[in-house]
Amino acid sequence: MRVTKAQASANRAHVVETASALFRERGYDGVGVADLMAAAGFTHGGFYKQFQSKADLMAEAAACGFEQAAQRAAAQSPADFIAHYLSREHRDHRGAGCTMAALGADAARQSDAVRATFAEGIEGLLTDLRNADGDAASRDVAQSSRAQTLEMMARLVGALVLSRACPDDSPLADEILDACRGKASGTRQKSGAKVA
Amino acid sequence: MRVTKAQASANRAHVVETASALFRERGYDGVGVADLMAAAGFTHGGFYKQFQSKADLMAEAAACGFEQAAQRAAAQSPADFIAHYLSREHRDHRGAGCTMAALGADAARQSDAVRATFAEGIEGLLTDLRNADGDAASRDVAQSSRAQTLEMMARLVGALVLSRACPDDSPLADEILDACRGKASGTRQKSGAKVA
DNA sequence: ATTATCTATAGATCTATAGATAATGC
DNA sequence: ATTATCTATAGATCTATAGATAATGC
Repeated sequence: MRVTKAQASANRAHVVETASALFRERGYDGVGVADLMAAAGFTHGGFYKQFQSKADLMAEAAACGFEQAAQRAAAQSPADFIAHYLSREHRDHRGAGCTMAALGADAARQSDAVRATFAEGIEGLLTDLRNADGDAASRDVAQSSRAQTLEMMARLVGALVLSRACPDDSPLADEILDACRGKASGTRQKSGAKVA
Repeated sequence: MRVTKAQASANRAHVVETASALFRERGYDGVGVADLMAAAGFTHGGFYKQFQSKADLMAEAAACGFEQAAQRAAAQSPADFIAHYLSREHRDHRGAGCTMAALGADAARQSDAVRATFAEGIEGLLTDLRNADGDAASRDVAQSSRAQTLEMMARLVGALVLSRACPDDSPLADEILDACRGKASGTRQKSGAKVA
């Protein structure tokens, strides 16, 4: 059942993307190699011709998640990015959402290779958020200092982690998102701000 | 090898405390029942006479972690609480540290029972942080609105999650803590503030 | 001939249970 | 007699590997 080099490389990328989503959804330990390969449409034995180990894949899956986030951050105004970040939609769809909030705690327990990927990803997002074109509504963020942007990122990540840790119907879960949308820290929220 | 009722109950509490620390350190899936019981000084078979399941224990372990945090929050000024929270000492000792930052993402993937414990714990901490005696240095926090305190909690939790996700020697890891110590959101940082 | 993928399995580990043991507490 | 703890194990699952298969690419 051999396949062209190009196809094999596309298959590999597909496994990484699938892993990125599944890890975010269920956690690193919540996804077995067999599960993952089946979800990607392969049998699990093939995994080890593409990756050295599951731990190795984690670094690639995290990088993949950060890339997705960077693309979104670059394509949106910071205000829209924030509005989506703190939306119920984002909170309730971990697999498609922020890698930092979903996998940060898992990463903390893993190798330096994985953590280095995280540090690069955070650094990249930081740059994108500060470089964003910045329409009038988001000028505050675009012009913030590096420290202020880091603080904002921490606030967003913490809000998502805390909101997700509450029961589905908990009023507190929504309250946390709302509280962190407030203007107290460098972001002016003009309107409802469209979600993207 | 039977033991008095009082001793059995103390043993049970000891297992919960051990689990609370180990889960924070290695994650829920990173600790086996046998590991845990051995760390607490028992054999693993005894576990199931004390707890219905490992998942059940998780809720108790989380409650135990929140209790410890609430005690600290009530005993310190908010400024001291924050200073310790964002210290390298706290970042580098997950087992003794914040349950929200260490287990929030794990909790998000677990039962409503676990998440209800988290919601109660967050609510309790929120109250303690707002009720704190509040010396001059911390008056800002003590007098903040509920939303402002929630925002501060999110910022702290996010800072710890992000800082821990970076490599050990990463300058970014320290920078994140420093950035979130800044005064931008309701907290005035007068001095270095003692760690407690 | 090479190699991407598949089948099958080894070896380890994990949750949970069953039954034995021995000290409490009536 | 009850019960907290222990020993032993069942049954499931998980990572990783070995060897077979079949299509690519020389």
